[in-house]
Amino acid sequence: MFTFSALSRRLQRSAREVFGWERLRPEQLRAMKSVMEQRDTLVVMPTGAGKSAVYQVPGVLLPGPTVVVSPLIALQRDQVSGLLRRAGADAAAVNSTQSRGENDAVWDRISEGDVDFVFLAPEQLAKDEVVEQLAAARPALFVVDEAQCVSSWGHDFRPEYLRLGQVIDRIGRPPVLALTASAAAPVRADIVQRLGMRGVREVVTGFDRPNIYLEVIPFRSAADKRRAVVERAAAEPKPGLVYAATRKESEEYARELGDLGLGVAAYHAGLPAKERGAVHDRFLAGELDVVVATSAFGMGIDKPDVRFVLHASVPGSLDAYYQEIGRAGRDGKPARAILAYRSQDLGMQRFFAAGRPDPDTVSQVAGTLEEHAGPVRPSDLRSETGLTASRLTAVVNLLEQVEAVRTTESGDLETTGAADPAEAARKAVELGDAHQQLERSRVDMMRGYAESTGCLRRFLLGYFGQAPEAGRSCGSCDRCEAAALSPDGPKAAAGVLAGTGGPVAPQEVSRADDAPHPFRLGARVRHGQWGDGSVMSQDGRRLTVLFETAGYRTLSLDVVEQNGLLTLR
DNA sequence: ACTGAACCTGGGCACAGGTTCAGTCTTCGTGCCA
Repeated sequence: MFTFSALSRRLQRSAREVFGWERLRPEQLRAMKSVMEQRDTLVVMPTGAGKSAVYQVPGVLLPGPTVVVSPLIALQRDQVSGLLRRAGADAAAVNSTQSRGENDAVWDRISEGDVDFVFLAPEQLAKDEVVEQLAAARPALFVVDEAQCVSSWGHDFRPEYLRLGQVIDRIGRPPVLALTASAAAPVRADIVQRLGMRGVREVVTGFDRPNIYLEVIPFRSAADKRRAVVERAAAEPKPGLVYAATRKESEEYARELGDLGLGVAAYHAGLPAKERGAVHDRFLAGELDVVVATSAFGMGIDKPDVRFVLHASVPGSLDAYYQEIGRAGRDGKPARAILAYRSQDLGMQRFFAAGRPDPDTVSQVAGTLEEHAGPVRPSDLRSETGLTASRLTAVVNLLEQVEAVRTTESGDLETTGAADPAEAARKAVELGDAHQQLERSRVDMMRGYAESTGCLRRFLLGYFGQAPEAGRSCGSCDRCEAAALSPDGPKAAAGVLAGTGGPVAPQEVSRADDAPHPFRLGARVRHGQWGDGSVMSQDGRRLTVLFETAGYRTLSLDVVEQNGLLTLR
């Protein structure tokens, strides 16, 4: 007890003296203590709640460097320069934008113990010499910033994320701290599993952002939607963000808004780096009314006064949606999250969710590995199979997860001999299919939100496993507002919304929504066909359950009860 | 899964209506060229 509060005092003193923070929030302090006690820690906090402080304060106290894995080089630069402004905190980054000489100089400083924080992208950690030099520096803490990338990008787009667990082992398994602003239960579980975190302490703060008003406007025709998006973006208080599904669309919307005389710029990954940087800077400086962007825009955008986030197309998951609308209203003042919804727009998201390694490629890699008697360097395997680095890594990740392949101490790959190549490939493809099914179910949940007839906030918070107050209107979403205004109550209001466009099935109301049933939020349940899962949310008489293998499923509570579909376990 | 452009067709020379097909988000790092 005594040491516990002594630790608190030490952390608070360091926060004040090094960083000038007079007060730490209770959750920050709890997470920092966990880190100081060498516990693996998962922190889920909304952006702006001071996530970075959770590693920065312990980082200056711990003996040895803190390794921070961060997805974007631009983010690393911001973090490094922020730390360098503090007396008593030394930080550096290692990446490809620096010359060989500059990176070598950083390693020299690290080996001399002159660096408290070293920032790297996960791809750097794919290199043996980088891992070896880190191991030699005996890091005191391993931080994964924006840890949702492990789950959302690791599986296909940036597969190096999935290999961080092995990297952590190879550098001597220092305590691991994973930080994220949004993580539904399966994402959290994925992060913990992929990073090989043990005895994890989770520090999760509330997901609700009550100052953000939630709104979904359904459309049937693409032309109507386009017109409404332009009108709405023009009418809302500025500044604001419009998210478009494609690069082309982002430019078209930007042009139309520009024609109306607004200060507007498009932002997507196809633009030259210089232009992207300029848009970013102008937006932060308040020189732009609206940025129309693809999902490329956002990470590291910490602008307090964004008044609206308008989605011109539905994103692929509620995780992504929550991240994107979370950029509104950071100053705590009223802001709006508006989704312009056409069910057809889900098609493209289903397409994106469909990517997985094909069986032939998996067999080829499994076969090639089998032909080698011993360990193979990943670069040799790449030239033998003719696959790109990320494609190959995605396949190897699958084979590793079914324990057909393992990584050696030195980073080479070898078969475990647990299964013949055909069997290994079959299992790996099966795993890829299961992952794809989860991705599809996340698209379905996004659809569930957009077509929900009940309170949008309840739905969103339920998705993140946060129990909303039962039976209470949130008062700041269009569903609740319509219910309050409608003389016939919520059902009639919902019917009006459904009638204007979305293919919303009329909801059967056989009983009161709050009739008692055993399937409370978070309850562990079993389904005859879909196996084990947990209850994620309730929307009227509909239950959403996250099944471990089948992903998210929405079930009618009445049918569940009549047919005994679910059992508690 | 959906969209839009390009291409194709046909009892008729101008274009409506069809079919096919490519493109659709996110980054880092490395090597090539100027």
